[in-house]
Amino acid sequence: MATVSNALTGKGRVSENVIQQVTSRAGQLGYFPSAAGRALKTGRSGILGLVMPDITQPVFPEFAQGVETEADKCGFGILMANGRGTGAGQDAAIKKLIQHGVDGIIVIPQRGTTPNISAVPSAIVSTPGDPDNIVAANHAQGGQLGARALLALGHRKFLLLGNDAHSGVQKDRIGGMIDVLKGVAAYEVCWTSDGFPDLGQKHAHGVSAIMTVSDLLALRVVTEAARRGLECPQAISVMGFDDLPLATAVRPTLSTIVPNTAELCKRAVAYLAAVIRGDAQLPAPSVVDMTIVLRESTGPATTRLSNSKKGEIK
Amino acid sequence: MATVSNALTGKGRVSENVIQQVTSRAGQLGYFPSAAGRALKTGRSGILGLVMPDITQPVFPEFAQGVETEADKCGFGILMANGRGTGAGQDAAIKKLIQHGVDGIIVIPQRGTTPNISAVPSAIVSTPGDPDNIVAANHAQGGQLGARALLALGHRKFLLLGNDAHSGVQKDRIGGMIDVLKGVAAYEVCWTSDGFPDLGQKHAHGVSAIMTVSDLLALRVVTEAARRGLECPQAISVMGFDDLPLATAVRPTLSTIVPNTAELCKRAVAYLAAVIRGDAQLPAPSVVDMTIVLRESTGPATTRLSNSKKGEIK
DNA sequence: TTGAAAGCGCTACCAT
DNA sequence: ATGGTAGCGCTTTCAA
Repeated sequence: MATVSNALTGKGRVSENVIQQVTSRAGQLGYFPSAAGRALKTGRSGILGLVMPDITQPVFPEFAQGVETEADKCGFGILMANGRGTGAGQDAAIKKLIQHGVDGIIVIPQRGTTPNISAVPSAIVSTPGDPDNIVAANHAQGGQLGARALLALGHRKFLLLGNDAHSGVQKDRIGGMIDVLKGVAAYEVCWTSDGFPDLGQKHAHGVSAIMTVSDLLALRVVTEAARRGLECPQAISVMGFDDLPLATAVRPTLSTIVPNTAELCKRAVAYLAAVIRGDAQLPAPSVVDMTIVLRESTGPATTRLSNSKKGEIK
Repeated sequence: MATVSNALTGKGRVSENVIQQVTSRAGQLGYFPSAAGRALKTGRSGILGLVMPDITQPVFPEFAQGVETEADKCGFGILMANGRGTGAGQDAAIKKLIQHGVDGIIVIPQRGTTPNISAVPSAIVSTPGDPDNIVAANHAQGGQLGARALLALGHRKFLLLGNDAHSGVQKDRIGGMIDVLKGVAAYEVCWTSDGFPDLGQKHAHGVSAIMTVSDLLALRVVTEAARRGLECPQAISVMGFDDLPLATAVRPTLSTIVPNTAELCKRAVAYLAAVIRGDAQLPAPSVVDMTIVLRESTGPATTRLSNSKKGEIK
């Protein structure tokens, strides 16, 4: 009984010979240790909880996938819970996970909330500014990257477009763009919550590059622009964010700033695993840089001059 | 000890009075029953496994969300596993879930595979044609719905556009379209795996409506058309499939055929719960009908005549 | 190197 | 209506 346990887990002091016998016989019998029995004895379930506001929204599926992959490497399973886009839903999800017996929880917090998890180890994946943050994507650096690329293409008048001025992520991204642009190019910040900007007019005023906070928004810009006769990238360059699957599914394909989701997931899981193991030395909170991919939606600023169609000038 | 258990689970014969006392004291103490202990004793973990080919692909996130919501209503948690787009990965995922002690598994099988799960109850969410299928979306009926709507708008020449002629889902969808169109309108089927069709040419040949097998593809059509000066829906009507979040994020917003994912999930979970409970009478395999939503990407066929811009006629 | 036994927290049976 | 007790399958300590 005990010997079988030792042989199968590899923990104990068992002869190579016995290990062979046990493993092969277990294979024949289709035996594997009961998760419940083991969990009861060890006090660990081998399951991690994952709480996200809404897996239906872009970026979250990639994250879920990445976390699952990383967790699997460490022998953990992932129990999903839906924060339902509210602080209360998030708390309920966390509670549910704990009652299901998870060993730890990874949370991407609902905007503006600070999940308080004490019953179980946790890793918060938030923004660099969040004091609870364990790993975050470097949104500001991503914004900088995009601005520099467009600058290099010769653009000097920018429209920076967000959806919601209250989103920390969006503020960070646009903040990064501004860091680079300030003093070296003209820029204007717009939020679609205040209405979608008049692209024809902006273009007439000399805007040649539009940077957005998401691929979805970039796509919206490209299609709205097309309706007004502004070809992309000839008349106007458009930059997305996140590198969603749709970025390559549309024409023009979207230039975009891509977060290193895999690395983010790896660090979150590694941290949590360390806490669960009881490591004395835990990984320090960190930030993961982004990269950029230039596709068809951006081009040199000069091309614009050769474009005959113009937005109507007021 | 036993009384507390009975009071908390509501199973046993305990006085209302004691239930009150126990619950309130449990609340003060922050006590809740250990999942591991319960699982060991009852032989049930209260966890369902979910295997999908790739949560990163459209539709799967909605499905995951729906399954999680339904499972939660029945007190089940959802353990995710990634089939990695291959039959082998799928088998590995299933095995992993079983070893984690799940009570049952929901599988959306990788195309062309038939997962064989014997150790644990399972619900296969596939296509109506699959003999193992428990619940499926009615892709053919969805295709019919779309074709009828476009017919009603006066369209008489169709392009039916798929990505991959080997996909059962795509064949079903296009098959449904053809059911309706056959004999009453002209149509042509194209697959992007053979190259993307020349939209200008198709339009010049009189095609006024393009039906696709996915919103992503519809979006591609809309943007490609725009580049060739074909306004949507004035010059050409485009129909999507699946009602992804992006369908309303772009201009024109996409008319699309929407699967009733919530109902699909509900039935899958209900079936699995019934098997686990050991119900004598199990729900019969069934098929869930789709609905349609007409937005900006489709319009009356006649409008096309008033459009001055034309694709170049060969 | 191997094996016997205790006990993790719960529920279900049975006695009170 | 309440509570004592056995035992779910495992790991771990201790003895052989």
